[in-house]
Amino acid sequence: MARRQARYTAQDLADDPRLQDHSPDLWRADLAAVPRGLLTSAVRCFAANGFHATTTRDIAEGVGLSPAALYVHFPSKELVLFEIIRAGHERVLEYVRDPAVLPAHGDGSADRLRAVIAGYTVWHARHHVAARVCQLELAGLTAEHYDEILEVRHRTNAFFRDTVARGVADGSFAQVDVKRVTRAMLSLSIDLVRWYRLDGSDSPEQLGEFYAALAIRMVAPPG
Amino acid sequence: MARRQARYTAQDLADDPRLQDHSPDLWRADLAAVPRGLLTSAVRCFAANGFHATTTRDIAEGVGLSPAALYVHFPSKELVLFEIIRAGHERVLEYVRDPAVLPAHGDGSADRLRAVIAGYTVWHARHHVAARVCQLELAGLTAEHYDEILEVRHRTNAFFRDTVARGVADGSFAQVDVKRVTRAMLSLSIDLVRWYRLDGSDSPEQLGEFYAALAIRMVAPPG
DNA sequence: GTCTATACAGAGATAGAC
DNA sequence: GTCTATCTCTGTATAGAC
Repeated sequence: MARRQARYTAQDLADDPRLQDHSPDLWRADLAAVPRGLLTSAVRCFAANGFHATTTRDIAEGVGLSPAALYVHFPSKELVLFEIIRAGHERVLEYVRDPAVLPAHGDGSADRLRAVIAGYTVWHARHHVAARVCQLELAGLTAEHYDEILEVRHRTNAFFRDTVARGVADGSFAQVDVKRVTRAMLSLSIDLVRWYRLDGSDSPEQLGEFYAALAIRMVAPPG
Repeated sequence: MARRQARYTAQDLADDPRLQDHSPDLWRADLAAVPRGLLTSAVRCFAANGFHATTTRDIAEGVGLSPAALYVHFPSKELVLFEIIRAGHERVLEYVRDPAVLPAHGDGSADRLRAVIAGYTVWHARHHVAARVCQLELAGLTAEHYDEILEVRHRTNAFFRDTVARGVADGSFAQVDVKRVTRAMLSLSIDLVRWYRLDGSDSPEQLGEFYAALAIRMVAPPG
């Protein structure tokens, strides 16, 4: 995902197979087409080149507008970044909390862990371009916006820690260090934003199953 | 590690406990004190704020020099980044290949895997500030420099894949998907650059042992 | 080798017409 | 809401003195 030439045009980025994902799904439904397009363009630019290396001209060109047009829809470049990161953080938490993500069969701690780890992985894979921005461009936020995002991250981490802790408490899992093990599980899903591509050999669902199985191995009781 | 205020002074960064690591050890021995100091300062700046958000003034202030002084020792800001990333990539590969990293007792596939995963993790933890730059600031490189780094990364990945493949071949490990499993193991060590700090609850060695144990669980044969 | 001063380019954001 | 034109600031890199 690193820059491979001096400057990519907006069309280069839109066509790059490494930058295809489902990020257009992320934006609020009440948002008009143009701001949605700007957010989607910004996701690609920020993911490919980073927040600071992206110009407002780059973002606007991605939807065929002049740089000034961006400021009709967003007050600043930083707020474009914040909208992206906020949407991503809220959506992934909604997604893993959604009962539909839980497995139809089975209700034990292991099934539940499998389901939420697979879900977290699937979400990051499907939205890997936006997720890359969410995970790696936090330094572009103002201190206030960063704190707001951190609060959502803490809730997300707590959700997964609770899922692991429940399995340890009911004897389904080994007596693992919950904090460390949970961090390791989430690391796998988060780190895929560095390398994942939708046209690669793993579908989001396959990778989700694979990482869910590794998570189960991390907490497997002896014997 | 995201920016928490509008601008940090060089002193703020040098004192920040989150930015303490062993990166001053990384530079070539034939390098004079001033360029070494500049590289160390640049590591802190790039890690805290990103390559593009860092100015040559920031880097120079970190060693009490004027911005122009940097250009006596490096031809461009990009080359400062390249030196850092190249050093990091070469050093970590040397480190895990070093027989001294291998465990004194035992010579089987499992002991070998444990040793190299622990080593890779320890290196990333000890040098987590520099490693953060190595892993997350690749987009700042020119295309030529990026390709050079990619070559080292491929050799590193091959080294770990071979280690896993050997254990699968000799029956020490389960019949796992070598490429996927190896990628997952490395993800754990790489992802620590986002959150690790030397004054936290895990020493580099403790984290290395922990991730080595998880790696073994990932390839544990049935039964 | 380091400094002060500055050339030059690029980028965020705004003004005002349509 | 979009455009062209531009203001203004910042940042990389250089010139030239010491």
